Amino acid sequence: MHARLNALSVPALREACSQCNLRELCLPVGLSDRELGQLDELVNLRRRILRGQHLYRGNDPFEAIYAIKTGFFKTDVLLEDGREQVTGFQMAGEILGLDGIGSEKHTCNAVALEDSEVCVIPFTDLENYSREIGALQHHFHKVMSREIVRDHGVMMLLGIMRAEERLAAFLLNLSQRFTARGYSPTEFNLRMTRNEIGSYLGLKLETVSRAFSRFQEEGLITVHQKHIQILDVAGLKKLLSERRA
Amino acid sequence: MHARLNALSVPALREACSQCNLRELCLPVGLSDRELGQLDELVNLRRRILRGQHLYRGNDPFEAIYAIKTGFFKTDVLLEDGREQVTGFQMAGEILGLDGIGSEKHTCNAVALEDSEVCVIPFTDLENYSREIGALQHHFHKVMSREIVRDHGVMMLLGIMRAEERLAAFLLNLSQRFTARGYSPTEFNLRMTRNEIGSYLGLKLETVSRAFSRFQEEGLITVHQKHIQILDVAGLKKLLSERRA
DNA sequence: CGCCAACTTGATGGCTGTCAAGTCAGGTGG
DNA sequence: CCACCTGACTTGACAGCCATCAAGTTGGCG
Repeated sequence: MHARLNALSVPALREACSQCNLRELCLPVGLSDRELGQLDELVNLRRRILRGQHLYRGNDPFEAIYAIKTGFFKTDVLLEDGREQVTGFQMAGEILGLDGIGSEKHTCNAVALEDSEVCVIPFTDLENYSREIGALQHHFHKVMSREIVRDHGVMMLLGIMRAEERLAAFLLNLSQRFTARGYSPTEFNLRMTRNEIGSYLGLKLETVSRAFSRFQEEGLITVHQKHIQILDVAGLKKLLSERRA
Repeated sequence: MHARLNALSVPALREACSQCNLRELCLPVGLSDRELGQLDELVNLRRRILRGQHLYRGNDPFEAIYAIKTGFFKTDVLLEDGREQVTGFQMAGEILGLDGIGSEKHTCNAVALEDSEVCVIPFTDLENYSREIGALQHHFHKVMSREIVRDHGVMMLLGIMRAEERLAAFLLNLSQRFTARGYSPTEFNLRMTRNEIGSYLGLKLETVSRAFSRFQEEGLITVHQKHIQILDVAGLKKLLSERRA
């Protein structure tokens, strides 16, 4: 809505990058005022995506990447036979769409899990500004690299962890990301279903449900539907490090 | 060795990018002669890595990325308890080290599986040249993006495929990459052990071995130690698409 | 109030891991 | 040249974790 109110375009309403409180998540630090002004040119369009809607789908032409301003997304890949692999969950300040650069088409689906708003960053513009602003270029490279490292972490989840280890790692990861955004590290609402968690972790929804119940029995967390409270962070971490040999 | 023979530095001996037969794999196409000359400045150092040696290790400071000129590598992450997750196998023309950009440290190990040679690309230099040569910048972004897409493919392997599907996908992927380098699509030597294949695919080495045997019984391939011959490509592909519901 | 999707919980089964024994190939030293 | 050794691999028997199938519960929404 805000983006439409051109007549009232004072900086606060335009939600310019230079005013955005997620700036340190999306953008490089230490930019000059002039460079910040350039970014406000680069990112001048926003899109609202309602819960359940797609931001993009596999095979859509790739034109832009997206910074999440508010809301929560999942990305997934569907096999012909209907099986789904969730490749990630993304929250405010994170970047969507990097998968499309290589083939000039998106290679997965991005679906809003709650009503969300994204900043549209046209990719050719980004490359142009990157050539002028070294800090922006370097920051973008870091964002892509971190995505690769994150994916390696998921491979470890899927490749060598057992069901409860995977879920513990998942909860700790969410906790850490909520913390970085100023939310409680120990209490939050899941935006995704058990089925989606299972798909991400390579498990069936029943296994996810059982692991939640088990954690609750052991006093590690409380679960009420999608509301999670972590009671024993250290206990969850211990699950990850301790292995019967 | 070649890089040391400065007195004899004719282009052929320097193995300059502009002369490299892997150029179309590593580099953007359509560069001008002048731009190609700049690349020869950017990539002026090569390193030989003997079988079993590390190109880099997790936690090493990140300074460069590497293009494989000859040879074969694996990348892996080790857990404290000794468990290993192989995150990828890389062959000539592919790029190593992208994981280190985000944190300025490498986050995995890169190990040569046969005697190999890599071109060293100092990363700050790459960023500098990228700002001048738009095609280089864009190509680099594509390389990173494709790595992300590749990782998503591995997640699908690990998340929703059964043992024989994983191995079939693995063989078909190798076949396709050998083909792109001018080797036989149907006959090749594996450079990695059953244990490393298993780690990559989230399986134990015995399961990998049994799946190889099963493929052989079914007439899909022949296996003699590390020598693989694919007899029925379509049959392997069918394994991937057909699922009991 | 009733419907439906999401979730929980129980019973059973199968895929793959684990443990174990044996084979094979390559390298070393006598 | 051959015996030996070692790491890689194969194969078999068994077990355990998680998937599957099934029934029931909960909460949200029209």
